[in-house]
Amino acid sequence: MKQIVIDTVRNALENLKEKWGLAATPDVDVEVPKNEAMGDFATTVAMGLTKILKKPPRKIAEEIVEAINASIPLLEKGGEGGFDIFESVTIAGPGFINFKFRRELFYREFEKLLTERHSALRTDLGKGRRVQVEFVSANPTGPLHIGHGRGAAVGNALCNILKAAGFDVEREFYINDAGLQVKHLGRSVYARYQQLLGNNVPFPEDGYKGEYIKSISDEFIKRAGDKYLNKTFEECGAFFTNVAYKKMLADIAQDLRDFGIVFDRWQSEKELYVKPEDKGRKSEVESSIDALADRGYIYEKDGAVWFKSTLFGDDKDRVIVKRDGEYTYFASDIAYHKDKLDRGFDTIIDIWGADHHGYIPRLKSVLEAFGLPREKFRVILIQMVALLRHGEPVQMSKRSGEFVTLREVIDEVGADTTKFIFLTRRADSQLEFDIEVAKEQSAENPVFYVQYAFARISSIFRQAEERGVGSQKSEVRSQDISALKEDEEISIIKRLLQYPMVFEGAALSMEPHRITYYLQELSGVFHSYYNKHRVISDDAELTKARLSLCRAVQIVLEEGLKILGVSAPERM
RNA sequence: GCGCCUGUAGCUCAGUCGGAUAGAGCAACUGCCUUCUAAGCAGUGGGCCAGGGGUUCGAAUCCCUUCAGGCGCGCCA
Repeated sequence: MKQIVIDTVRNALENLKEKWGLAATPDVDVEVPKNEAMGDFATTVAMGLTKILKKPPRKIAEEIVEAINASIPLLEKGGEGGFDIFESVTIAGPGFINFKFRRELFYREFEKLLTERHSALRTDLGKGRRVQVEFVSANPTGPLHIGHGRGAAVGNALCNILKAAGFDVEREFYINDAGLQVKHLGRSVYARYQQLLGNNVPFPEDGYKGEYIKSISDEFIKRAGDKYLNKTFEECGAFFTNVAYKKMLADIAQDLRDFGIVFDRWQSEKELYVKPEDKGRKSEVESSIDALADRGYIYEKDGAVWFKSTLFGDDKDRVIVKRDGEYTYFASDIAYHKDKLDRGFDTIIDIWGADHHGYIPRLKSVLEAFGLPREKFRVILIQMVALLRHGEPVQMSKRSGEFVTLREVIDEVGADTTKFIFLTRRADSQLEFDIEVAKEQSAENPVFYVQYAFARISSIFRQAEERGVGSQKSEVRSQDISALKEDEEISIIKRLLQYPMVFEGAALSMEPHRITYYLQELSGVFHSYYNKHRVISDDAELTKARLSLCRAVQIVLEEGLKILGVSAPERM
């Protein structure tokens, strides 16, 4: 429908172009007015042309409207049905041109929604292009916390959006299993193990002190008894480290599954360092550095190996191999992102905690050095989550072991509510998450508001089937739809037909929260309608029509909730 | 010191590419259940869009600056 307006205006401008002496047709910008009474769509193109044409905007608008009126019959002939498309095309305010569609057009589009269902709601923006989204990627050294949960919820919703928009999406979790951190984990578990068996070794300075360390140690005892008692960390540390982080990783995967999020692929950092069996072959880290060197972006200085990231806008060059011969963390990141390119992704999206924002320029540099156009790499930063309980901040220190895990929040608040709250905020604004508020307000919680609308409709259909007046599977008939004449009904239909635009906006801007807000608005107009009008009545035709309306709302709610990763319950 | 993010109603937050009278939820107050789910609806009040300057037909939105909060700025991961 938006396209109809754009085409109409563009067509008019095309005709006016010569008269105005313009070289090119100006871009047409169409929006939905804030106030529904103003019209269904509006364009500000007349105001934008004041400077070039040196005429008052309203005068320009008049000329455009005249041209539109002259061209409408053409549209009618062009297969838009046997009726005029517009109820009115008017000028308002400083020079807005407002468009009101004829009701028949809404009916036609509405019928399309009912017959095509979910496929009518999606636009193919991706055309099968491959997108890789890396998110969460938490260190496997402790349980997931609430911040990871936010990243998981946003990443998951974004993937759902992109998939619905026709992209071939891969969800990936990058495992930081190579660095010092997992070693600290191993040391911590080793120390607890010894202590639990009475060998009072000192707990490592950089160790993890959480309860979970103790429970992993307990498992070691259960499985291996005192086999490693009094052995040094040098003797058995690799074993402890290995088993411990794998256990952590398994827990993380389980937490994510319980949060409703499943990854397609888990990439180990350590594997990037593995040299293949056959001699002469190099690890991915080595060959990725070679590839940069081949392009002339590598140099040595002060005994270290550097990447010339300043060539691509970074404020300083970055070390890849330290003076002591060890690789920096950045080295494996180079290998990893090169690997993403080699796997043939068209677009690469990384979702990071906002505290990593300083890494964006250097990774952009890497991908650009390997030839990926700037706009094909996108980092979405997830701002910090301040966890509260009764308005009081909850301490979140991994080292001290004092923190609330994602698992605890899911168990206490619920996965749906938790996800929904994360998705009602823009990713780049900090957010307060008060566990008690999320829980206690459960009756007033926005997620229930939306789910309730869905459940209510399900209930109406149960009722309808009981009385034999209709069901969810009923065929839609055009003559039924025209019984929908109430203002609220037209209003709901319009709102439903706006979904594809909201969805497209969310996909292009990569902002899932737009869908969350839309669903709340749609639920709002439905609840209001429900209270004012009865769906099932003695009027059989009207009942059928209203059931169709309910069905359509249900389809859109289901689609939106599915994208957010939130359930759509039939009963509440 | 430099860089990034944020500052909108009492609280938590939306606000599309610069557009019309700046919105929602919570909290407060007033009403609505013998009829499809009251986890709902109808209504009332609530604003120097942090402050100041600029750009223009037009600014919460863009630019500059000040203030406030958060996060970064290693041959750490």
